[in-house]
Amino acid sequence: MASLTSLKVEKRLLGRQAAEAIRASIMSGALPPSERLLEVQLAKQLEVSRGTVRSALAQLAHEGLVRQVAFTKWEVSGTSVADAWELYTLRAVLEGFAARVAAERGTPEERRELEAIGRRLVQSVQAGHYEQTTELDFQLHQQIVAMARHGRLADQHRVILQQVRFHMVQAGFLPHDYEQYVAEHEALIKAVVGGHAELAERLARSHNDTEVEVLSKALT
Amino acid sequence: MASLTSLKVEKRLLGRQAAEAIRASIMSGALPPSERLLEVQLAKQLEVSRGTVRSALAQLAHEGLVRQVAFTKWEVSGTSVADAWELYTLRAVLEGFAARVAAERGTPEERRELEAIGRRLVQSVQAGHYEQTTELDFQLHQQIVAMARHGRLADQHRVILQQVRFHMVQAGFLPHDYEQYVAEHEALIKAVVGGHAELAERLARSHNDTEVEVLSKALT
DNA sequence: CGTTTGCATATTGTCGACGATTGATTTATC
DNA sequence: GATAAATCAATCGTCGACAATATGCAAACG
Repeated sequence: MASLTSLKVEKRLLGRQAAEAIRASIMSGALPPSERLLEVQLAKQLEVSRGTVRSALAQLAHEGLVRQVAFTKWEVSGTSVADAWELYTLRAVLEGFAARVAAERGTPEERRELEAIGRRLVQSVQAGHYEQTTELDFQLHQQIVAMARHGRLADQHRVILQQVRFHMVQAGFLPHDYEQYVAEHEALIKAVVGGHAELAERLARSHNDTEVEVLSKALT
Repeated sequence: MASLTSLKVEKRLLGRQAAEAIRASIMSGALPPSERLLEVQLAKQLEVSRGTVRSALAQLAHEGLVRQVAFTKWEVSGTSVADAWELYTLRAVLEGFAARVAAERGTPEERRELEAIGRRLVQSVQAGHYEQTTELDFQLHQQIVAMARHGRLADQHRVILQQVRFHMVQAGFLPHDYEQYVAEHEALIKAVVGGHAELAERLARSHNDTEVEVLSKALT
């Protein structure tokens, strides 16, 4: 009975559940950017009170998925080119630092798990499962962040990563050059597992930098 | 009638005002860590409704100044040694990146303003005005972040910096070796103003690293 | 015709009271 | 004395109402 107390505290808070529901709709693309969100309407649909909806919307605003115009409206956020630059540069910095600390502090188990994810990623690419590949890519980077055991870093990274996914949905994510992609990942994993902190940071940053180039080209 | 539209939208939202009031009490040390915060009591003191207090507390929880124990209580956050490590390492990373981008993108005016703050800082140190020196130090780093013109970076940095200040209040900030301090600042300013991006990042990071060493020693 | 003023309306902001839920404390029972 | 049940205080969530505000439209005015 060591590690099974987690789903209680969070699940019964209606505000969080409401936020999850709305977040899912936004991330799936069902609610497009600039879509207006009415408190009363959401309250009816979710069968909760307006106050609960407001707390949910406040959370989503903090996550950057929703924008509040005071006394006027709530709406789904859009992502401009400048936003994309912010997201990918900041992601690069955070993941670079995470890779450095992970290389320094990661446990043997965590390193093995990282390698396992890497192998699954390679298999997924070879099998041509693009959707699963994207998922494994995120999982890989999250594993590196988790290895750093840095709560605040993890929090900030989670928010940024969610916005990256949101942006991908909007922009219509295009799977691109997977060969270089996999090669970069493997080098990064090797550096983290091998405990080469500086190298790991450099690789993680440049890895993301190549992505930002691809995306800024795709958006101009 | 050009520039007088600013004080409207934010200031009159009671939730924000309430958050400001509570935040000020916490940052001043009037509300010490682990101090319990009762919704009804705060509502009476601030003369607002409980709902408004809750939105204020939720905001402060996002900022890390307050902890929510679901269905049980709100309390002022404490700062452990591990927290201090997180704060200072993350601050180093964010300000390092900010210094890099500031060196690349800062306008001439912004560079002059940065130098001006640097001069004021030196004067303040020489005059022995420790409190003012601390203030100018924060101002200097915020100017560098502002020069990066990176909204998300600025947001995250603001939160971290506030927690750093909070931690300083708790730990009883001790002004230490100011000579090396000033020398580091001057080198950093020079690098940013001179547009030496890589150097600026390195200096900003190592600058914070020396601080984390001092503080981790002071706390053990 | 263009501009300004005022009004109608929709939406968010705030309030206060109420019951439900939860965690901690105290009491009762064995 | 240990365990179970009752009690209590605080938060969580709901509801209904009203106030504050922004926006669009229409009337008044030049």
